[in-house]
Order: sequence, then C-alpha cells, then structure tokens
Amino acid sequence: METNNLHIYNTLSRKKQKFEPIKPPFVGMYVCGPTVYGDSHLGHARPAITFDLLFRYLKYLDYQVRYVRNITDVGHLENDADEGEDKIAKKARLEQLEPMEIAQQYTNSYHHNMQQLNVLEPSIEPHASGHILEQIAMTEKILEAGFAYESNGSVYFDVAKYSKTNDYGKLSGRVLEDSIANTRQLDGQNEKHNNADFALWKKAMPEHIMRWHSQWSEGFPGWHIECSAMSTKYLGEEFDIHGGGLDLMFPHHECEIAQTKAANGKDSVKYWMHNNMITIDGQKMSKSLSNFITLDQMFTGSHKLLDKAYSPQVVRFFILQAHYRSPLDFSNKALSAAEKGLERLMIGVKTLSKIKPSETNSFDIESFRKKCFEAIDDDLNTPVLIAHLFDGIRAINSANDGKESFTTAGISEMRNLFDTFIFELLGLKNENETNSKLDDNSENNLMELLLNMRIEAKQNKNFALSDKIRDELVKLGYQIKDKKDGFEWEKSN
RNA sequence: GGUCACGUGGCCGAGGGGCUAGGCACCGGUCUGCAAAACCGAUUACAGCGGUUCGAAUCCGCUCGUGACCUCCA
Repeated sequence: METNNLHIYNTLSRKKQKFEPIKPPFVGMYVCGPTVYGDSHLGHARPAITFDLLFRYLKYLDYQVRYVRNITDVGHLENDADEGEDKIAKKARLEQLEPMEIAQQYTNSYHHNMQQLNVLEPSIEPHASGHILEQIAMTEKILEAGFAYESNGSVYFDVAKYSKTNDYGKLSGRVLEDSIANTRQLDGQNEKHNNADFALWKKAMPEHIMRWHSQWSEGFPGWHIECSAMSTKYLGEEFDIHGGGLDLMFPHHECEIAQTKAANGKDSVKYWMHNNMITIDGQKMSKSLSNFITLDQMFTGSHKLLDKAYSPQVVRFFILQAHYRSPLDFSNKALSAAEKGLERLMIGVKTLSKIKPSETNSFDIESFRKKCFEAIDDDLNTPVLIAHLFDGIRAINSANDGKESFTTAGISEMRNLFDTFIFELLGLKNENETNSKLDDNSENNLMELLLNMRIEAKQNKNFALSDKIRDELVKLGYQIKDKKDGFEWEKSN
C-alpha cells in the first residue's frame, strides 16, 4: 500500500490541505448527483469523473470508502413564468407521463452514460423521493432548534437568526447583506421574514403533481434539504468529503451547511471540493442556456457542433487532461487532440510487452513512479500525471527502437505502474481491445493472411499490389505498420 | 450593480520569482520501395502598462478583455 500523502484543495479554507480522514480507515464521501429531468450532458461527466478518480484513489490507498451520490428526482423551481412549479411535474404533463416514469427514464440513461465513461458505481445512490421522511424529520429538528419558521403551510430557514451565531457565507465568501439586497422575487417571497431565507418545506400549488403529506401541508421538500438529510443518514453527522460542481457552492452548499449545523448542532463536512465548469465557446454549458451537448450526442456525433463522434474514453481522457478546478473549454480540435493522445498512450502500453529485456535500465523508473504519485497527491493533478505518463511512453517507444533499455524486472515494474495509473486510477480502458474480442481469432487470421500476401508482393517488387492491400485496409479502419522483421496492425476507430 | 476567478506559443492545457510540463498541429532528419508508426531535432508563450526585486510569465497596482456566482443548474 502506498502511504497517504494526498493533499486536496478545501473550498472552506481556500487552501490545499493534507487529507486526513476523521475516522481512518473509513472515509465518507458525498457528491451532488444529477437532477433527472433531462439527458445527461458533458457537464455531468465532469464531477462524475473527478470524484470517480478520487474514489478510486482513496480505495487504492486502502481506505474503506463509502461514496454516496444522490439522485434528485423531486425537482426544483422553474425560473420562467411557471413560478413555483416543479420541473419534473411540468415535463410530465407535457409528455403525458408519470413524473416518476420520467425520473426513472433519465436515471437509467444517466447510469448507462456513466457506465460508458467507466465511472464506478457509488456505494449508495439515494433518491430524494425515497427520503421524504428524513427530510421532514430534519426540518422538524431545525424548527425545534429555532432556526426555522412556518408560514402559510411552508417552512423557511431563518438565515438572519442563524447568522447571528454562525458564519453564513463562509463557504462561498458571500456577505449576508448582499444576499438580502440582491435576492430575486421568488414565489412565496412575501411569506418569508427575509429575502435571504430559503424553503425547507414548500406547500404545493394546485397544479403540482409531485406532493407528499406533512404536518405543515401537502407539499414537497425545499431545494437543499435532501443532501443534508441523506448525507447525515448515510455518512453520519460528521464526514470527510463533500463534492459537487462550482455552481452549487452558492446557494446550495451554503444552505446545506447552515441547515445541517442548525439541525445537528455541528459542522458536518471536513473537506469541501468543487469541480469547475465545462464551457463551450467560453460560455458555461447549461440547461438554461440550451447550449449543452448530451453524452449520447457526444458518443454518436449527432450534434451540430460536433465534427464527429467521440468515444466515452476520449471524453474521459479529455476531462482528465485538464485539472478539475480549471474551466475546460470544449472544441473539436481539443477533442481530437485528446483522441490522438489517448491512442498514443494506449499503443505505448501495448508496446511495453514487445520490448526485449536488457541487462540494465536506462530509464529512472523509481523517479518516474515518484513523480506520478506526487502529481496525483497534489490535489489530483491529472494533467501533470498524464504528462509524466507520456514521458514513460516515450521511454518505452525508444526502448522498442533500441534507444533505451529495460530489464525484465523494469518492464514488469513499468507495467504495474501503467496498470495502476492508467487503468485503475484514471479509469481509462482500451476500447479497441474490447471491441475486437468477439471476432478476435478470425480477424487475426485474416489480417495475417493479407499482410503476409503484402510482404510477398513487396518481395516481388509488386508495390502496386502491396500498396493496394495497405490502402484498402486503411480504408476499413486498420493501421498498418511495417517493421524490419514483419508487420504490426492496429484497429483504429 | 455586488462578490470571486481567469487571460500562457497555431490549438488544448500544466506550472507559478532564476531550473522554464505534456498532448495535438506544423517543419527538418533517421527508418521505409513509398507511406504510416516510432525516434531525434527545430520553431512559436506567458493580455497591456507601471511597480517591488540582482532577477517577474510567476508578487503588487492599474487598464483592457473573458467568465462564474448572486435564480433551477454539474
């Protein structure tokens, strides 16, 4: 086992801090999952992959990790004229389907997309709709503690009162007075004591389909309480890591902090982590701007901004080539650069098994190993990690050309490091290999046959024929590499 | 308007006071019948203007530009 030297950037302190679990060897981790009222898009892929990487690394470090990622299927407020209406309910009426049917449909497609991206399943994936009781119970606790009030069947969190004894805004760096001055007119604003107050329980309007019974009204839980209720239920009153997109920092996470503290009497989260956004032409990709590319569109190329399809692994690699706290701008150029880079990486890994062992190692494997761990330990710096991996690939390619050398032990060490970093931690997989498994043998035999014929043609100086065989195979998606003592071929996408 | 980020070579992206990633593209070379692949090499940077410093892409200030949050969002 590797000694834990992981440092992560904590939004609370605005600093990188050494990661030390509250109760080792256990680690509790909560990440805000998707709202399932639409297809998952590129933006959903980023937190999923970022925290998948963290999950994988923590497990690699031998922690017993419980990773909770919720499904929001209760819906949030609209921002258009349909004020107060539940988003899922709205779509349901339009399509004449049950709200839960829609939630289920999009949950399924989210799961499918995550699987394609090789994102591991979380330990627990709680649904907000399945935890209404817990949310009501937490709201009661907050009422009892005196940090909330009932108003016309709804319950609101009393931000002003809370902030007298607590630091409301400590996560986002926001000043309460500004929030009060700048809050938009939301439905039910006149029921609030204060503009900055937010709902814990909302009385349902007549058009509302999704509703549950409570002592206050027929209604639905407020838009932040689910995460507080479910994280407390599954990870306890104190846990290690809470993650999510940067756009959730305020108000969502700020409200979560306030609610949980009001209910439980203490701060619950030790490390807050936020991934940055994916932009498209420099602008945030989001539902409300309608400039998002769904993952299905990505994988099939069916979007007007896409020159071609990009495979799930290319998307994963593209995301990992930027640091999770930096914005990442989408473009075809960047995607196809990632595609080629990934191919180079994967072919390099294969080349490792072709190297002829030498007496000595000309490449400093130990320092390579160290640099890789330093990169991932430094707040999951995957771009630097990947840069180091490419240095390793270059050494391997050079060795294959006879310009570097590896011993038998050195080769297996390199293989271990690649297995660990590329496949186990970065979670990449070689798509070409898995695709061709089915017809592996016959395909192999055919290729051998054709390429041997090509060698014969070359020996007979029949270059017209040999070039024809090569060119036709290239058209069919194979890459032919001539070697001194024969040939190699790859299936390209 | 308020708050907070950011501006790096043709493109993407790290780094973060002197050592100056990596990928993709382009150019030259080796190899090849020719290619491809691989390897070697070259070129192109830190928005602008000031300041601090022996030294600034890196710190500070200002200007310009871009973005995020303040309202559902990953």
